Amino acid sequence: MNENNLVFNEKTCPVTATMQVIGGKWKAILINAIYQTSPARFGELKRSVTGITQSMLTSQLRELEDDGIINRKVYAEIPPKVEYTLTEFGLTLSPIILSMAEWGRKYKFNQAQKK
Amino acid sequence: MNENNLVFNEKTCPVTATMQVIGGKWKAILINAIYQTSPARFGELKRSVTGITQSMLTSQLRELEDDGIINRKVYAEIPPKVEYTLTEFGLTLSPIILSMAEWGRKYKFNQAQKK
DNA sequence: CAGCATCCTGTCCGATACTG
DNA sequence: CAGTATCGGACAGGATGCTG
Repeated sequence: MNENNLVFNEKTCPVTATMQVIGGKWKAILINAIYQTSPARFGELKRSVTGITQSMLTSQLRELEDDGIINRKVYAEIPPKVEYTLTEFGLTLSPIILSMAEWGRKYKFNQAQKK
Repeated sequence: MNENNLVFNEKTCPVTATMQVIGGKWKAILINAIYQTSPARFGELKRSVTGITQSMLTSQLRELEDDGIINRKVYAEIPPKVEYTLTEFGLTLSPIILSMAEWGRKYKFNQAQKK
Protein backbone atom coordinates (compact mmCIF):
# COMPACT_ATOMS: atom_id res chain seq x y z
CA MET A 1 0.00 0.00 0.00
CA ASN A 2 1.32 3.39 -0.85
CA GLU A 3 0.95 6.36 1.46
CA ASN A 4 -1.63 8.03 -0.70
CA ASN A 5 -4.78 6.03 -1.02
CA LEU A 6 -7.26 8.62 -2.29
CA VAL A 7 -9.78 7.27 -4.75
CA PHE A 8 -12.08 9.30 -6.96
CA ASN A 9 -14.85 7.05 -8.03
CA GLU A 10 -17.29 8.21 -10.67
CA LYS A 11 -20.10 6.24 -9.03
CA THR A 12 -19.71 7.59 -5.53
CA CYS A 13 -18.03 10.95 -6.14
CA PRO A 14 -20.23 13.71 -4.69
CA VAL A 15 -18.94 16.16 -7.28
CA THR A 16 -20.23 13.88 -10.00
CA ALA A 17 -23.59 13.68 -8.25
CA THR A 18 -23.83 17.46 -8.35
CA MET A 19 -22.79 17.53 -12.00
CA GLN A 20 -25.59 15.14 -12.82
CA VAL A 21 -28.08 17.56 -11.30
CA ILE A 22 -26.78 20.87 -12.65
CA GLY A 23 -24.75 19.57 -15.60
CA GLY A 24 -25.73 19.55 -19.23
CA LYS A 25 -26.31 22.49 -21.45
CA TRP A 26 -29.29 24.12 -19.76
CA LYS A 27 -29.72 23.05 -16.15
CA ALA A 28 -27.45 25.63 -14.52
CA ILE A 29 -28.80 28.41 -16.72
CA LEU A 30 -32.36 27.45 -15.81
CA ILE A 31 -31.66 27.33 -12.10
CA ASN A 32 -30.09 30.73 -12.35
CA ALA A 33 -32.97 32.09 -14.42
CA ILE A 34 -35.60 30.78 -12.00
CA TYR A 35 -33.58 32.08 -9.09
CA GLN A 36 -33.47 35.56 -10.59
CA THR A 37 -37.06 35.83 -11.81
CA SER A 38 -38.91 33.64 -9.32
CA PRO A 39 -41.70 32.81 -9.71
CA ALA A 40 -40.93 32.11 -13.35
CA ARG A 41 -43.58 31.17 -15.86
CA PHE A 42 -42.92 28.70 -18.64
CA GLY A 43 -43.27 31.19 -21.49
CA GLU A 44 -41.21 33.71 -19.60
CA LEU A 45 -38.35 31.20 -19.32
CA LYS A 46 -38.69 30.30 -22.95
CA ARG A 47 -38.24 33.95 -23.88
CA SER A 48 -35.47 34.80 -21.44
CA VAL A 49 -33.39 31.65 -21.92
CA THR A 50 -32.47 32.34 -25.51
CA GLY A 51 -31.88 29.40 -27.79
CA ILE A 52 -33.70 26.75 -25.80
CA THR A 53 -36.47 24.83 -27.51
CA GLN A 54 -39.81 24.05 -25.94
CA SER A 55 -39.12 20.36 -25.68
CA MET A 56 -35.74 20.92 -24.05
CA LEU A 57 -37.23 23.43 -21.64
CA THR A 58 -39.94 20.96 -20.68
CA SER A 59 -37.62 18.01 -20.18
CA GLN A 60 -35.01 19.95 -18.23
CA LEU A 61 -37.64 21.47 -15.94
CA ARG A 62 -39.09 18.04 -15.35
CA GLU A 63 -35.72 16.62 -14.39
CA LEU A 64 -35.03 19.49 -12.02
CA GLU A 65 -38.44 18.90 -10.48
CA ASP A 66 -37.73 15.19 -10.06
CA ASP A 67 -34.44 16.04 -8.40
CA GLY A 68 -36.22 18.23 -5.87
CA ILE A 69 -34.64 21.47 -7.10
CA ILE A 70 -37.73 23.29 -8.31
CA ASN A 71 -41.44 23.44 -7.54
CA ARG A 72 -44.03 23.36 -10.27
CA LYS A 73 -47.29 25.09 -9.48
CA VAL A 74 -50.14 24.69 -11.95
CA TYR A 75 -53.00 27.16 -11.95
CA ALA A 76 -56.29 25.69 -13.17
CA GLU A 77 -57.01 28.55 -15.53
CA ILE A 78 -57.66 29.16 -19.17
CA PRO A 79 -55.20 29.92 -20.61
CA PRO A 80 -52.99 27.60 -18.56
CA LYS A 81 -50.44 29.08 -16.21
CA VAL A 82 -47.54 27.30 -14.59
CA GLU A 83 -45.08 28.86 -12.22
CA TYR A 84 -41.66 27.54 -11.30
CA THR A 85 -39.81 28.39 -8.12
CA LEU A 86 -36.74 26.96 -6.44
CA THR A 87 -37.42 24.64 -3.56
CA GLU A 88 -35.73 25.27 -0.25
CA PHE A 89 -33.24 22.60 -1.25
CA GLY A 90 -32.82 24.13 -4.68
CA LEU A 91 -31.95 27.43 -3.04
CA THR A 92 -28.90 25.79 -1.50
CA LEU A 93 -27.55 25.53 -5.04
CA SER A 94 -27.68 29.25 -5.70
CA PRO A 95 -24.39 30.12 -3.99
CA ILE A 96 -22.71 27.55 -6.23
CA ILE A 97 -24.33 28.87 -9.38
CA LEU A 98 -23.46 32.43 -8.41
CA SER A 99 -19.84 31.42 -7.79
CA MET A 100 -19.83 29.76 -11.19
CA ALA A 101 -21.16 32.94 -12.79
CA GLU A 102 -18.49 35.00 -11.10
CA TRP A 103 -15.76 32.56 -12.10
CA GLY A 104 -17.06 32.47 -15.66
CA ARG A 105 -16.65 36.21 -15.94
CA LYS A 106 -13.07 35.97 -14.74
CA TYR A 107 -12.41 33.19 -17.21
CA LYS A 108 -13.78 35.18 -20.11
CA PHE A 109 -11.72 38.16 -19.07
CA ASN A 110 -8.60 35.98 -19.03
CA GLN A 111 -9.39 34.53 -22.43
CA ALA A 112 -9.84 38.02 -23.84
CA GLN A 113 -6.45 39.10 -22.44
CA LYS A 114 -4.66 36.12 -23.95
CA LYS A 115 -5.08 37.36 -27.50
CA MET B 1 -41.05 46.51 -22.95
CA ASN B 2 -41.97 44.63 -19.86
CA GLU B 3 -40.54 45.45 -16.49
CA ASN B 4 -38.40 42.34 -16.40
CA ASN B 5 -35.83 42.31 -19.12
CA LEU B 6 -33.40 39.66 -17.92
CA VAL B 7 -31.94 37.53 -20.64
CA PHE B 8 -29.99 34.33 -20.18
CA ASN B 9 -28.06 33.75 -23.31
CA GLU B 10 -26.23 30.49 -23.84
CA LYS B 11 -23.49 32.24 -25.80
CA THR B 12 -22.69 34.95 -23.29
CA CYS B 13 -23.84 33.37 -20.02
CA PRO B 14 -20.89 33.20 -17.61
CA VAL B 15 -22.37 30.12 -15.95
CA THR B 16 -22.27 28.33 -19.29
CA ALA B 17 -18.66 29.40 -19.76
CA THR B 18 -17.79 27.75 -16.45
CA MET B 19 -19.73 24.64 -17.37
CA GLN B 20 -17.72 24.35 -20.55
CA VAL B 21 -14.53 24.29 -18.51
CA ILE B 22 -15.54 21.98 -15.66
CA GLY B 23 -18.47 20.19 -17.33
CA GLY B 24 -18.46 16.74 -18.87
CA LYS B 25 -17.98 13.49 -17.12
CA TRP B 26 -14.43 13.85 -15.85
CA LYS B 27 -13.26 17.47 -15.65
CA ALA B 28 -14.55 18.28 -12.18
CA ILE B 29 -13.34 14.97 -10.78
CA LEU B 30 -9.91 15.54 -12.28
CA ILE B 31 -9.61 19.06 -10.94
CA ASN B 32 -10.56 17.76 -7.54
CA ALA B 33 -8.14 14.86 -7.78
CA ILE B 34 -5.25 17.09 -8.82
CA TYR B 35 -6.16 19.57 -6.11
CA GLN B 36 -6.04 16.85 -3.46
CA THR B 37 -2.92 15.01 -4.59
CA SER B 38 -0.88 17.79 -6.19
CA PRO B 39 1.50 17.30 -7.81
CA ALA B 40 -0.29 14.42 -9.49
CA ARG B 41 1.38 12.06 -11.90
CA PHE B 42 -0.40 10.66 -14.93
CA GLY B 43 -0.39 7.05 -13.77
CA GLU B 44 -1.39 8.12 -10.29
CA LEU B 45 -4.46 9.84 -11.69
CA LYS B 46 -5.25 6.87 -13.86
CA ARG B 47 -5.28 4.68 -10.76
CA SER B 48 -7.13 7.01 -8.42
CA VAL B 49 -9.79 8.18 -10.86
CA THR B 50 -11.48 4.84 -11.24
CA GLY B 51 -13.14 4.06 -14.53
CA ILE B 52 -11.36 6.60 -16.71
CA THR B 53 -9.52 5.33 -19.75
CA GLN B 54 -6.09 6.47 -20.82
CA SER B 55 -7.35 8.28 -23.86
CA MET B 56 -10.01 10.14 -21.89
CA LEU B 57 -7.52 11.05 -19.20
CA THR B 58 -5.13 12.41 -21.81
CA SER B 59 -7.73 14.43 -23.68
CA GLN B 60 -9.36 15.87 -20.56
CA LEU B 61 -5.99 16.86 -19.11
CA ARG B 62 -5.06 18.49 -22.39
CA GLU B 63 -8.27 20.52 -22.43
CA LEU B 64 -7.78 21.64 -18.84
CA GLU B 65 -4.26 22.67 -19.74
CA ASP B 66 -5.48 24.63 -22.76
CA ASP B 67 -8.02 26.38 -20.55
CA GLY B 68 -5.27 27.48 -18.19
CA ILE B 69 -6.51 25.37 -15.28
CA ILE B 70 -3.57 23.02 -14.88
CA ASN B 71 0.18 23.00 -15.45
CA ARG B 72 1.91 20.12 -17.14
CA LYS B 73 5.51 19.57 -16.14
CA VAL B 74 7.50 17.04 -18.12
CA TYR B 75 10.67 15.54 -16.66
CA ALA B 76 13.20 14.44 -19.26
CA GLU B 77 13.80 11.06 -17.68
CA ILE B 78 13.61 7.44 -18.52
CA PRO B 79 11.00 6.27 -17.69
CA PRO B 80 9.05 9.42 -18.49
CA LYS B 81 7.49 11.39 -15.68
CA VAL B 82 4.82 14.05 -15.98
CA GLU B 83 3.37 16.01 -13.11
CA TYR B 84 0.14 17.96 -13.10
CA THR B 85 -0.65 20.81 -10.76
CA LEU B 86 -3.36 23.42 -10.66
CA THR B 87 -2.38 26.83 -11.95
CA GLU B 88 -3.01 29.85 -9.78
CA PHE B 89 -6.10 30.45 -11.87
CA GLY B 90 -7.15 26.83 -11.55
CA LEU B 91 -6.93 27.14 -7.79
CA THR B 92 -9.71 29.72 -7.91
CA LEU B 93 -11.97 26.87 -9.02
CA SER B 94 -11.36 24.79 -5.93
CA PRO B 95 -13.88 26.56 -3.68
CA ILE B 96 -16.52 25.87 -6.32
CA ILE B 97 -15.58 22.21 -6.65
CA LEU B 98 -15.51 21.83 -2.87
CA SER B 99 -18.95 23.42 -2.61
CA MET B 100 -20.16 21.03 -5.27
CA ALA B 101 -18.76 18.10 -3.33
CA GLU B 102 -20.49 19.27 -0.18
CA TRP B 103 -23.77 19.83 -1.97
CA GLY B 104 -23.51 16.43 -3.65
CA ARG B 105 -23.29 14.77 -0.25
CA LYS B 106 -26.42 16.59 0.90
CA TYR B 107 -28.18 15.59 -2.28
CA LYS B 108 -27.30 11.93 -1.87
CA PHE B 109 -28.44 12.04 1.74
CA ASN B 110 -31.78 13.50 0.61
CA GLN B 111 -32.17 10.87 -2.07
CA ALA B 112 -31.51 8.14 0.46
CA GLN B 113 -34.13 9.56 2.81
CA LYS B 114 -36.77 9.69 0.08
CA LYS B 115 -37.11 5.94 -0.13
C1' DC C 1 -50.20 28.82 -22.82
C1' DA C 2 -47.73 25.02 -21.75
C1' DG C 3 -46.85 21.21 -22.99
C1' DC C 4 -46.04 16.01 -25.51
C1' DA C 5 -44.55 12.63 -29.40
C1' DT C 6 -41.36 11.62 -32.99
C1' DC C 7 -37.65 11.58 -35.45
C1' DC C 8 -32.99 12.80 -36.33
C1' DT C 9 -28.19 14.49 -35.64
C1' DG C 10 -23.75 15.51 -33.62
C1' DT C 11 -20.65 14.80 -29.90
C1' DC C 12 -19.01 12.63 -26.10
C1' DC C 13 -17.15 8.90 -24.56
C1' DG C 14 -15.23 4.12 -24.40
C1' DA C 15 -12.60 0.02 -26.29
C1' DT C 16 -8.70 -1.41 -28.31
C1' DA C 17 -4.22 -1.43 -30.26
C1' DC C 18 0.17 0.72 -30.95
C1' DT C 19 4.61 3.92 -29.59
C1' DG C 20 8.82 6.97 -27.93
C1' DC D 1 5.51 5.57 -18.05
C1' DA D 2 2.81 8.45 -20.53
C1' DG D 3 1.09 8.94 -24.03
C1' DT D 4 -1.36 8.50 -29.77
C1' DA D 5 -4.51 6.78 -33.25
C1' DT D 6 -8.62 4.88 -34.81
C1' DC D 7 -13.10 3.21 -34.63
C1' DG D 8 -17.77 2.77 -33.24
C1' DG D 9 -22.00 3.21 -30.21
C1' DA D 10 -24.91 5.57 -27.03
C1' DC D 11 -27.08 9.39 -25.64
C1' DA D 12 -27.77 14.35 -25.02
C1' DG D 13 -29.73 17.60 -27.46
C1' DG D 14 -32.46 19.81 -31.60
C1' DA D 15 -36.36 20.30 -35.26
C1' DT D 16 -40.88 19.80 -36.19
C1' DG D 17 -45.68 19.00 -35.72
C1' DC D 18 -49.69 18.16 -32.80
C1' DT D 19 -52.86 18.92 -28.36
C1' DG D 20 -55.81 19.96 -23.89
